[in-house]
Amino acid sequence: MAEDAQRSGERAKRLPRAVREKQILDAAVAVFAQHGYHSASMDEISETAGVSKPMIYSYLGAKEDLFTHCIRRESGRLLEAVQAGIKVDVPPDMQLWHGLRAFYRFVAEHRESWTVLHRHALTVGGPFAGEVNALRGRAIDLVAQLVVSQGSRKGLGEQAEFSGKGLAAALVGAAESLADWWLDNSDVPDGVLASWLMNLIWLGFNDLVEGDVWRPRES
Amino acid sequence: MAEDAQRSGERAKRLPRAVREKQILDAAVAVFAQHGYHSASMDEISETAGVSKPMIYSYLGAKEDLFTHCIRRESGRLLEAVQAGIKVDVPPDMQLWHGLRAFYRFVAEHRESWTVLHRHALTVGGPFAGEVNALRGRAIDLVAQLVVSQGSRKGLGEQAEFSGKGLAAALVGAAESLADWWLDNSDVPDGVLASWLMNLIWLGFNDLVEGDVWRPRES
Amino acid sequence: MAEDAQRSGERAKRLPRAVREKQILDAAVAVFAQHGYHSASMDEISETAGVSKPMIYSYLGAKEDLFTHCIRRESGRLLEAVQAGIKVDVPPDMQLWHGLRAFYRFVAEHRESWTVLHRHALTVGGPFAGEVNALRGRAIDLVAQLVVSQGSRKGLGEQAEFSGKGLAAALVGAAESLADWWLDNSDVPDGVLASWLMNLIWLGFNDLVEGDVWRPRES
Amino acid sequence: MAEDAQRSGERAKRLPRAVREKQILDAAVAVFAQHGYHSASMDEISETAGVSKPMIYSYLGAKEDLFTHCIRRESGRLLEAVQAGIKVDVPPDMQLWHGLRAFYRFVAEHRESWTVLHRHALTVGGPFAGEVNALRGRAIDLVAQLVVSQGSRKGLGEQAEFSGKGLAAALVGAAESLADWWLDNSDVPDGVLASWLMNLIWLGFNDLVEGDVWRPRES
DNA sequence: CATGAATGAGCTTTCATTCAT
DNA sequence: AATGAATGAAAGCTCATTCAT
Repeated sequence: MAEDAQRSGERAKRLPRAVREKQILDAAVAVFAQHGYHSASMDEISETAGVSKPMIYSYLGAKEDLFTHCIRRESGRLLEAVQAGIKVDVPPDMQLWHGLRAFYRFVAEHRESWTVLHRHALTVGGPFAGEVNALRGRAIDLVAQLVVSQGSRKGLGEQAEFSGKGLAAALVGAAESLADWWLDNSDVPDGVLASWLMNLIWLGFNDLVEGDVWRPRES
Repeated sequence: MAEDAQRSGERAKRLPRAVREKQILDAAVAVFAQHGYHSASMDEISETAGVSKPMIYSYLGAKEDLFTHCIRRESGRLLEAVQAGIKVDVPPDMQLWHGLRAFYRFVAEHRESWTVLHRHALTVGGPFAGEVNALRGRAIDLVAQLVVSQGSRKGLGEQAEFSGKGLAAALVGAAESLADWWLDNSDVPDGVLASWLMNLIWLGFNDLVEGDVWRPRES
Repeated sequence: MAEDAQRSGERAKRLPRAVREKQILDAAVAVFAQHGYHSASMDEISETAGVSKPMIYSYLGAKEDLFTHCIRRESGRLLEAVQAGIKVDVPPDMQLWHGLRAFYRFVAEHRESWTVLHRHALTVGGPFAGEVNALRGRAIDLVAQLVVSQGSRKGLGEQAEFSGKGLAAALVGAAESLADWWLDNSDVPDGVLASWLMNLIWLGFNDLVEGDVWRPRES
Repeated sequence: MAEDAQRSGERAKRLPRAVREKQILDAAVAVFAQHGYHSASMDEISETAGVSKPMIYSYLGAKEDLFTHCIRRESGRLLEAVQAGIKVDVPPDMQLWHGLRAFYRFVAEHRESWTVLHRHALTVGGPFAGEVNALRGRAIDLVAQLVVSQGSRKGLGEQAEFSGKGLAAALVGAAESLADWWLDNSDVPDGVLASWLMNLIWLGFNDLVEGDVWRPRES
């Protein structure tokens, strides 16, 4: 309900379009996150936003368009956050490390965004999955690049055991699932989460149980 | 017309209850898989099942109950399939290997079941996620046990870098995501899929790029 | 409200589909006639029919389909009535005479049908005008045939003053407009109406004012 | 920016009221002609006019009033055009002839006006039909006068076969319908159209097929 | 004068659910 | 046992209309 929105019943103050659009999108993300695309009702969104339904339709279009706008905004934010967190000119493992931390920080601070993107956008038929899968695709490509660059340095070819794309997909999936798991087990700090993944992925169980542990060096 | 018994329009044959229930559940799983919970309509389910709507309500209850029944049946099947695939009295890594292969075989042979369980049940608010998460929980526990048994053998305590539950969650998540990815990239055989995961998880990138590769021994 | 329809609020008696369809169509024609296509509301139609809205949608489809059904039924009735009224094997002028009388009798007895067909169906954009214009086209063709057969007997060619189609269109238009005018001046009997038109069309003002008058002979 | 006066976005030039009203009415007629009264939206009218909606309300009132204004203006124009075309002090048939030509010329040059008046105004319930029927009434009276003057000269009384009003209504209806038909068959010149009607009405089929043809004399 | 911002009210349509046969 | 017939309730969307600047 933003900051109390408008006292219900009264005609809303006149505000510039950009402000209203933000209010609406915020409300929409919240409602979509809570109920999912289908069960979310335009009525609830409009109430939450403190704005009448016609404004929503006039500014952001029908329900589908509104959802698309939400997805675009949130995936943009996520992408920015991760890219801002990654440092270039550091070894691949450190890049991964920083990316993961940024990702988990984002999820922690924007639970609703993540819920909409991961839990809801992917399951609704239609053009929505496409948007999110594009984002996911970028993540996978990024990781795949890291992996392959490592792999090719050592002369690994195209064996069954090694497929950059496949491994990257698995890694990204693991990160996503862990984020999901985190939503219901939020007492773990984000650094630890990233740390688990790094160890799992970089060293594997085998080395791990040997006491061999990956740790971030420098910054 | 009097003694013909089976006439009058298209009145369905009197069938034992168990058979009808199966027809209905099969249809429901198919329709839910295709449209998702909310967009699936009782009408379509009844048509697909070749059974009138009142029968559905009388046998399996309202839409929610019906969905719950679907989830229970399919998660039971998945669990059975995986448990049947696992061999006891083999080393932990081989247990994981067999479990993964059984899992992917199930997904390949029952795409609809998997779709309902993974894509749809988790995103609908309500008691459904609980059902599936229980299943997922059992999988995580199972994996965690393997991991922890390895870990404790080597004296690893509760350090930040090592949490059986967390790692298991990540692994299970990776396996699920890879299954999802597989639905749209089905040209990879299930053995290879399992192989990727094993290498990723057991050895990690680091060993992998050293040319060190995990391979199933014996059966 | 048909014959009191159902006492409002009570669940309607179970009736065979055909009966309900008729009720609905009757109500729809009445409501469309009164308000026109756009202003007619499905709510009013359903109330008038004594049937809930979902039945309308299930039996006759959406508003457009419903309107189409109305038009088809009514134009079919009009066509039948006129065709039943025309006698073959009588001179052309007598055919016209009988056709006109049948037409006006129909309009008198089915004011609503005529209103829907003439006043409303023609002005709504979409496929509706097509349906009615097809009917009108048949009427024009029929008249044109009469006219042309007369004309060609006398050796009239294609002069500017004589175009079967054009004249027939004018005649049909005159008949329609007179019907419309009649709706608001209903004290004239239908025979007289037809008589006016016959005189106007067959003899023209010129002969008329000479005292020359057309009159129906025999049957 | 302060003294620039005409700035800030797209704020329309301050224009005298009469000009604005014309802009609005022109747009309204165009939009009403295209979509009909109900489907025309105030939004589209305001966009077409290049004027904001509040101006429309302030200058010309609500939708109904606006439509009334349209009808008044256009029917006035039509009336003027026809009256200007008629010559006094010529025989009745020539008066009719000139009136018809003027009418068809107007329709040709103002298709939208005619569409609004004939196709739309008549079918909307409410006060609109009244406006147009008043116009039509004047046309009918005018024609009736011609007819009756002819008739009474010859001593025709009030017989069933002869009613000035009825005949005039039929004639006017025929002219209108022919105009409508013309909208979709515009390759016929207006003179020919008028010529058809004159022949039909003045001479009738009977004389026509005898080779007797009405032709305009002098101017 | 002129308008962007705002909404109440209403419409069509659909769906899960139940009754009567 | 089995179903066609029936509906309450709600959702998405649009429109004519007005207020505040």
